Amino acid sequence: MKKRIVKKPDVRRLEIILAAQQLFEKNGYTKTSVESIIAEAGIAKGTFYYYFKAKQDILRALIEHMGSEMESIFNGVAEHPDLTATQKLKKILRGPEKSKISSSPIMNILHKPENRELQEQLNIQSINVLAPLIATILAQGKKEGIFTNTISVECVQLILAGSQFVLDSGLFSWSAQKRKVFLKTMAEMLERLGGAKSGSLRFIANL
Amino acid sequence: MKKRIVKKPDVRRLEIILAAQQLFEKNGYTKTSVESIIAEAGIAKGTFYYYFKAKQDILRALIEHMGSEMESIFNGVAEHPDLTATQKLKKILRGPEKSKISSSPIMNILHKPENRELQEQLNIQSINVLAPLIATILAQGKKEGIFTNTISVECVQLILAGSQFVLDSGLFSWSAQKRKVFLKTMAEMLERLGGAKSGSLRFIANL
Amino acid sequence: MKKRIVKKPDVRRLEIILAAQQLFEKNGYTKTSVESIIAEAGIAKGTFYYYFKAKQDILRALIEHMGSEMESIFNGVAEHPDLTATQKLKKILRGPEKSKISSSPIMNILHKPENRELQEQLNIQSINVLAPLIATILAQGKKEGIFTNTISVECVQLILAGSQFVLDSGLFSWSAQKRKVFLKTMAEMLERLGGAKSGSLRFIANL
Amino acid sequence: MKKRIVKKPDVRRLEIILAAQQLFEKNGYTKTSVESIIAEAGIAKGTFYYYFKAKQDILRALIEHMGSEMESIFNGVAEHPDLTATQKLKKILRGPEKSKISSSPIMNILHKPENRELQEQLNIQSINVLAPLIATILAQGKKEGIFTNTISVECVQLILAGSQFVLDSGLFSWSAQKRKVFLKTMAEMLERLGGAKSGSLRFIANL
DNA sequence: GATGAATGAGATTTCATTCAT
DNA sequence: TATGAATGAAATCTCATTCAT
Repeated sequence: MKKRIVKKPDVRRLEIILAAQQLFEKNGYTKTSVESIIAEAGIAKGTFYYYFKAKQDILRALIEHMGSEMESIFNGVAEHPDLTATQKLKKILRGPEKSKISSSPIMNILHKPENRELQEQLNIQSINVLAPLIATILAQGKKEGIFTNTISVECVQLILAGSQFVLDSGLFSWSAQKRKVFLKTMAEMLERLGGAKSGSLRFIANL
Repeated sequence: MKKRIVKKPDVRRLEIILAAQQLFEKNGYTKTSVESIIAEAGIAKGTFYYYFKAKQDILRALIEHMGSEMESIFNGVAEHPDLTATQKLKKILRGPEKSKISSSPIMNILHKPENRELQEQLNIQSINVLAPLIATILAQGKKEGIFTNTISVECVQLILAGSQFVLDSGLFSWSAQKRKVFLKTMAEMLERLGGAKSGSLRFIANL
Repeated sequence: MKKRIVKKPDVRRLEIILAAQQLFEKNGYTKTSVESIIAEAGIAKGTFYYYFKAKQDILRALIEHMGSEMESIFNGVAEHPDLTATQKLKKILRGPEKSKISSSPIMNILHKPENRELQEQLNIQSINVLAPLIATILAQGKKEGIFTNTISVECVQLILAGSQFVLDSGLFSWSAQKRKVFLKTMAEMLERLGGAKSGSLRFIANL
Repeated sequence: MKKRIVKKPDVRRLEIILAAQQLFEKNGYTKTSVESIIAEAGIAKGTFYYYFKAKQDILRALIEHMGSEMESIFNGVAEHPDLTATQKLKKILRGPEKSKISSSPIMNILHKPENRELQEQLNIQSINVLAPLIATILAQGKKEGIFTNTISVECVQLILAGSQFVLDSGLFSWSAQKRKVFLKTMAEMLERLGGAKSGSLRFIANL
């Protein structure tokens, strides 16, 4: 019999979540078995079900975990008092440098095609978190004279959703080039919609 | 023992595909068992695997089938010589009245959350089919004086993708109201981007 | 729902192996379904696959099990300090009286033609185990003055292999008579090769 | 529909058998599907079952076919009036130069481990065919003064069986060296049993 | 003689979940 | 809290064989 290792519930729970995250990112939710999660986490099966009622539960937990991480990180940027709207946009769209979220640009979180389940949920989360923030930043930009029009939250949501679908799905098989074209298109849309000077958002294409 | 019913391969094949379509739409791909497909199609298990090498195969076949149907229907509309751009847009966005594609509005094909596999593939197909068509129609609209700007295919793709993600996923739980707000937003975006008169595309919100 | 009976892994594992052995001996490996094994063992399907990764696995396990049993039994005989070479030969060729290996004469283990998979593996095992032992015993026999020549291990292997093929395969359909003729032939071969007195090994034919 | 190609029954039958032979030799009987046989033979499924009642049937037919080929070839050698016993032995054990039986030495026919079904049957056939022939040749050898003792058919069978098991099974994983040791052992056995001069049959080891 | 669509009994395997310890 | 043996429903797939044409 294996040694029985007792840990504080919160610690253990998080360990399991993190183990699951790794596997989900690598193989996708469906293709990750509870078996492999417990192996990765170094626990017994019963322990898994002691912490999570069902496999789905850990997906939800993971998403919540990632979501709240994202939120706190992005909030930090959006509410920063010294940054201009453009700077904030850059930071947010590029992805925070030292994010624990795989430290990868926001645009690139979880592109794996086998990850639809997790991905979609996260996309939704991120859209829900980001859209209002970005809308606020755009409003700040209007104050700063970059934009002349207000861009609604819905509009931002739609654009974020579109770009995520387009870029994430991995189902269109984009070349790096095509990808850049898309980002440029997105930038131009924002310029036109916001009434900004042409080219003022071009930096987006280079993220 | 069951009686042996021999049919022409094409007929049988389509029958099976159609049976699968029904079940996929009702329960989703994953939750539809081969067992249930053969029951619905009234064939033996072996027959299924005589026509399709694996379960995945029928998904691919179905998608191709739907894709080519979509294409022919939409092409018919887009190339119609007597319709104005606005009329064409209405027709296409509303979904063709008697489409065999479940005769449901294009916006509403397969909203079930359990249908991700099929849905996403179809979304991609439809975006790939629709975006160029719509771009062409918008160009026609420019000639007709409705728009002053050209809207690129990429831009259309992005908007379609966005709206599909937002509307389809069923993961945002939209109220009918929220939905309308979104469609209105989308219409306004197109107006602004295309340089159309405000309100000229409002009909989109009423589809 | 069945009651859950928990046992020590070793016990359970052996139970399953033994159940499989019975069925393999009765119907052959190929014709024995996992279904029937679990029925015989009184376990759930999942339990089988908890212990054995695949059906093949249990064959391997069974062969190993039988092999090591054979080995320990034969070793006991061959190393016995008080027995003459002839006595040892008798014991080994007759098969140990109370062997757990189906308590059947070594020559007769698994003659079923449908058992080729298991049989061949076992034949190989038994040849590899027996040949050196027998060669040693024959050497002892030489010391005891029964033989004048040394008989090499390879030679023993060849004779064992031949007799097993001839007797086991069940593919020659031997009468009991023919069988005896063969055993006598084998005895004579050993006598001549070992330079023993004619008739000194005749007992082999009566096993 | 495919063109309907009509052939003389015997021709067609043989074609199918030959197609099967190829596949059996490559993949073994069990792993060869009727499907693949008809593909190889270029016929329809019905046609197969028109000629052979069941899959087993074609195995039997193939074995008979090969058996009778073997027989006629070996008979030709054994009954040759001008050859000495030694020459005949060489020829037979080496395998006939241009045999259609894969033109391979008799010792090497069908060593594939996946071929047990076919192999064993053929081994039996070949033993049954060869043993009497070889016994006759050995008797001729006695007349020619090479041997002083008679070697019985059973004895030859046993040795053939042993060497086939040992060499064929491929389950002992023999090095070329080990193999030669075995052939040498076999030669020595024959010498001793037949009372021949030591070394007179050494050529066997070099086949 | 020949075709190939159709059959269906079985076989193996997976894995989320439970529960006695 | 923790363990891991046990469960069993469900799923996919194979393939020898049949039979209407």
